[in-house]
Amino acid sequence: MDYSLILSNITKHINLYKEEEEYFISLLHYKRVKKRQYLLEEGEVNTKLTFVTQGCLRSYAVDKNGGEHVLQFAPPNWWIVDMRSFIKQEPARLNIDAIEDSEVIYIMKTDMDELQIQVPKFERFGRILAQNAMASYQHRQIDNVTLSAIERYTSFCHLYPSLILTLPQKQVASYIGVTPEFLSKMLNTVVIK
Amino acid sequence: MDYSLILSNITKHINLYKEEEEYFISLLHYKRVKKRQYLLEEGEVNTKLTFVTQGCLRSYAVDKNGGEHVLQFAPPNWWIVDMRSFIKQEPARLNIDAIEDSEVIYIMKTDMDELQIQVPKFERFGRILAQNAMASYQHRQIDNVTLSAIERYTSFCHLYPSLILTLPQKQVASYIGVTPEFLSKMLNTVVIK
DNA sequence: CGTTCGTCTTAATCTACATTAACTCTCCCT
DNA sequence: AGGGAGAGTTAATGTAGATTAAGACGAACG
Repeated sequence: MDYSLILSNITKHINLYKEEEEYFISLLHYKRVKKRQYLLEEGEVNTKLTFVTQGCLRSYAVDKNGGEHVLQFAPPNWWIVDMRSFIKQEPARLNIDAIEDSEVIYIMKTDMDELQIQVPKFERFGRILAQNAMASYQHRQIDNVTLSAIERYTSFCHLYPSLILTLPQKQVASYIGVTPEFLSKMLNTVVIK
Repeated sequence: MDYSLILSNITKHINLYKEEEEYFISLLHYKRVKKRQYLLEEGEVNTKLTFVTQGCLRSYAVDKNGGEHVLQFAPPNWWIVDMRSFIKQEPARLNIDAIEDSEVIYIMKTDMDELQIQVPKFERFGRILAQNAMASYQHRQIDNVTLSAIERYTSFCHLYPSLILTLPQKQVASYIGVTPEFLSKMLNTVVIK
């Protein structure tokens, strides 16, 4: 199993001694996820903090008409979680599944709690991770309320420059908050052909 | 100066020794803020993490037509910050001002950084604070994409039950993402008079 | 290797909410 | 006390984006 990606993700923020690193690795689980396979379904409790090493996951919410609304994409080196469900251990409102065949590493909440007690540096890591996530959501919210649909599209292109090439257009539409039909129309009328 | 509110906010999550508490208090600043007075303006760097003890603050973004969009209200016992600006020390996209005459306690980022090094328990506190904030933004986002305007209004009433009584309706409208005119219409047609 | 399923497109129609404008009311400010 | 600004209301008209429907294309699968 290759843990280099997750270790570099963490050691960008904190330095670990060899034994701390080994202890951390002993808590990790590795999993292959097929396209469309769920890692979390609405109503379940989100017990795992998940890190993507291959492929791409997404989290999304479903409205009462069954429409799906993507909150986040997670390409390699990104974390994904329904945070309220994770910290309060209550039913999730989000679904998490794989957009393509993927590989993830996850750690159980109970192990994470223990890890943070045993190795307080992981408190710092968790803080930085959560602060970055909060900053992202704050700015996403700003984009959503201040930008038009086409501006949100270009903002998306800057945020996920690699994904825009590989992601089905309907997933992008779902993220920026329009129908696939409308995104198609925008892209084919705004751009000079 | 009365630090009991901020101390109880913190000791709900971590326990402090007397000297740690004193060190923490030595880093705090107290400030009265008049209605409409800014604590942060777009383009400035957000150097302060602010805690409200009296009154009510709000953070909001401005669109290119000058429209204001409220991201968060902060009644007593709430924290408020432009997180990206705070952690990266880059220009803020948010404005923070007082909706009514208020009193706040704030701590400088540089002091917070030092505090977290000197007293690692504050890493834990910061983590919990950021995780809760992230969870709130995630759920706000879910509400925004899955609920209609009137449903967002009732969701707001549950989130800020005390504020709904004191806040000008136009501030509520700005938070839920509709014009004051439309909120007025909704409230006077949906409810049986 | 044909068929079925998912993706993308185009176009007509529809709707939730915005915009504009005008009027009222209250509550400060001097 | 008078007047001006901000808050709320009502109603006409406007529009960004949804919905519905239909066809074209590619790729996955038996």
